[in-house]
Amino acid sequence: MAPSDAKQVLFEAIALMGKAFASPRRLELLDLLAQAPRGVEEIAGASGQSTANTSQHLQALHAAGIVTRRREGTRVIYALAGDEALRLWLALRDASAARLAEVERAAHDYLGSDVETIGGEDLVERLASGEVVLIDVRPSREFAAGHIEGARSIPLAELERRLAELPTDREIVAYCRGPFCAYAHEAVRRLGDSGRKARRLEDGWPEWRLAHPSPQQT
Amino acid sequence: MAPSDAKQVLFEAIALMGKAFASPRRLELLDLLAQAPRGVEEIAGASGQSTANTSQHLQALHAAGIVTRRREGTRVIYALAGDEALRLWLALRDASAARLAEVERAAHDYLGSDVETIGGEDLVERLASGEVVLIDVRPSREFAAGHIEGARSIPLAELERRLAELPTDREIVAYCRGPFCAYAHEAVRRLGDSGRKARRLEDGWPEWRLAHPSPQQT
DNA sequence: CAAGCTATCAAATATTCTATTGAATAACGA
DNA sequence: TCGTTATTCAATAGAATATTTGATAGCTTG
Repeated sequence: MAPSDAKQVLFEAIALMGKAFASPRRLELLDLLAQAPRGVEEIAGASGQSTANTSQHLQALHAAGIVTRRREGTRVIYALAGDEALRLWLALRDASAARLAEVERAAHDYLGSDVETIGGEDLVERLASGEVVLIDVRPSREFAAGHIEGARSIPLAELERRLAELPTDREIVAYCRGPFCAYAHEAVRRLGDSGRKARRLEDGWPEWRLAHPSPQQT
Repeated sequence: MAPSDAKQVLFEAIALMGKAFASPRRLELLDLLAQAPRGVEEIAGASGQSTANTSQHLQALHAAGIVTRRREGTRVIYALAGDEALRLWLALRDASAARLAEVERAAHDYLGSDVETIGGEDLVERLASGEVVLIDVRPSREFAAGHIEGARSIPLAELERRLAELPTDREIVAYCRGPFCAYAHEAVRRLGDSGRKARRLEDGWPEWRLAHPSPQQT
């Protein structure tokens, strides 16, 4: 093989991974998988596309080595392939947000009015001293797959009904999937309407996990 | 705008950046720009594609915010847009190498037989103590745009002719564009043939620069 | 071992990307 | 102002990718 051919092959191989990140649909699948592993139909439902199409996209991601696949009885469970894949996805997302004004605009349209946020270090301190209550407003399925230590699961859909469980004399911090996830924004707004002081955690669960590795993780 | 529409827009915006990394040709341009800023024709020549095509790809990269563009007289100089873009490219490349066996195989075909390497920290020590001579075997244009402190520029093409400049009683370390660049591999092989002890630095210039920020850089 | 799930495959169509060509534009120097 | 050089634009043909539909394969349960 001539050197220039070999070089082409090399870049083509790397582009395989790039292509995996080139489709909005696939990115949506990745975003879902960053929260919790799932079966194909579940993913298809959550992202609003046909099962067959979802399956194809998932296979593309698998071929690029970004997701893993395991059979569980009659279902096939897909999951993100390690922290490296997660890091890559987060890096792409953040780089987009930093560089493309459009992302910020689209995010703003989607998320609605800004709400007050709290940083990770602040949260750790206040959580330790009992000053705040931390709630995870993602679907309970995702809470079960992993959550910040000390958080209580109150999915957004149940928030109104379970408002009484939350104190009125302490600050409440809500988090969800990440900076572009609308759940925590909405939760903070509703808690504010109920007369409580509430803020949104800057990080979502995937970012938190990477930044605060638990002891039993490698 | 309905929420789901807004969400689509958001992922589409992020995919814009993903698409930038989806074409082997564009990756090759990125790889060149990671070494030094250049004009369009120069890039086209170095990557062996037509000028018009190169210009189009460069515009795609520009639209994604990965490269900057500035007019310099009659030429337009493209450059990588900040460390973030470089970091993203390196992360993608490394993730590919880690996950896709094909990349490794393609790299091996391209690079030829393995040569001994030396790590960054080792190099710093030995360089300080004068035990080794460090040479940069990239084209002089790229050396001029930035290089490791203490390195001497000996482009691969001139190596045979300038062999006499290099000592035979000290180890020689060669570096080039990065782990997938063949220059340093080839240089180490030739130096070995001339009876000298030589090794290849694991990092290339872009990796080194990110890992060893110079004081005047932000 | 048949029925019912879940996931994948295969083929056809629609859409989007890429490369090429030739013309148009912008800056420079005579 | 008029060539010259460097870059970009516009149109098009060809290649690759996405989506849908309907058929198939693997596993589990009765």
